Amino acid sequence: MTRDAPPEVLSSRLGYLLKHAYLRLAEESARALAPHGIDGRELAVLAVLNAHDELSQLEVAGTLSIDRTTMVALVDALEDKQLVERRRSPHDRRKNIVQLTPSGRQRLQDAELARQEMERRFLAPLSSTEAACVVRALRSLAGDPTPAKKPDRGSVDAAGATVR
Amino acid sequence: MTRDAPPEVLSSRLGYLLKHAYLRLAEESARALAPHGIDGRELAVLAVLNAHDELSQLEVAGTLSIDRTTMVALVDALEDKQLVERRRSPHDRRKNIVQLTPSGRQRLQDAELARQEMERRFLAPLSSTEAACVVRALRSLAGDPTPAKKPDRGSVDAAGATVR
DNA sequence: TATTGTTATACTCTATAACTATA
DNA sequence: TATAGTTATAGAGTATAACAATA
Repeated sequence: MTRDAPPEVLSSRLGYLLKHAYLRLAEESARALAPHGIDGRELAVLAVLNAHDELSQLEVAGTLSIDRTTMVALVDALEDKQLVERRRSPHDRRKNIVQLTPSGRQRLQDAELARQEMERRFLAPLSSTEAACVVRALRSLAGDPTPAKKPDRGSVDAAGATVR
Repeated sequence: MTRDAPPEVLSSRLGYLLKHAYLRLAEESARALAPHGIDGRELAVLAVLNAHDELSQLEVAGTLSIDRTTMVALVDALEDKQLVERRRSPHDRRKNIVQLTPSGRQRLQDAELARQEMERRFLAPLSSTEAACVVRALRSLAGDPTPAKKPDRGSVDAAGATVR
């Protein structure tokens, strides 16, 4: 069962468009990152660790809206690949400070390049005006909503791409 | 744990933006459709049935990229709500023709209005130029990709919105 | 033999609850 | 008592495999 072009009743639905655009990007992201041995969510963790110092597992989880129990397995995986290291915080021995290893920093750089390249390809069918517009529009659509009632499980997962 | 504004490292990532825009829309879609007793995927099924005649379960499933085993439960649910009816095709007794009931047709109309209203609200933060641009851009980004290797499980689920 | 619908089963992903060690 | 990390468990959602009826 190969994928057909979107049937007419659906191609006018914003939900259909957003979902399938996202799925396509996730697919491309997975393909682009596979050679680097990480997925989009792991890359996001590396990027967050690179951007801030001395983050605990819980802080990283909060930043990415990932559950703390999920974060355990994520950090396990990254530690197995020797891209990050856990160490106890001397100030609060309950906390695990997660740090990039030199190898992790290198991997981050390489994978970020692949991600940017992937994103460029993804946006290639658009004119530069359209590309700029869609990014700007998505920024305001993705921003935090009216004070959500439920915590909501919106996370990061297999996707990522800096925008120029 | 309430949702914070997107941290800087993430707000420049297309994957993050697409995913969270989609999640927000799915949330709004669920809220808008709840009073009508259906979800976005069920609405999509009703819309497809309304647009074409004499569709079998498998054909509906194919149109929406939904697995045929998933479609069974979906049609079960819609039949329980008396919005659709199954009947054996006289031409091929293996096939279940799925038909809208009058009640289903009415529900479709009401829910479509709610969905359009929801979508209007969702796009409200954008200028009309931006809104038009983002829709046009998403159309080309969501279109079928290079002949996919794997069938891919991209489906429809909780979202939907006609675009003017 | 292939196709449609169906059921039962397995798998993936994530959340929930309970435990420990620290504070 | 509350918090960070961990583990085990459960749940939602979907795919896979097998089967009956029909072609």
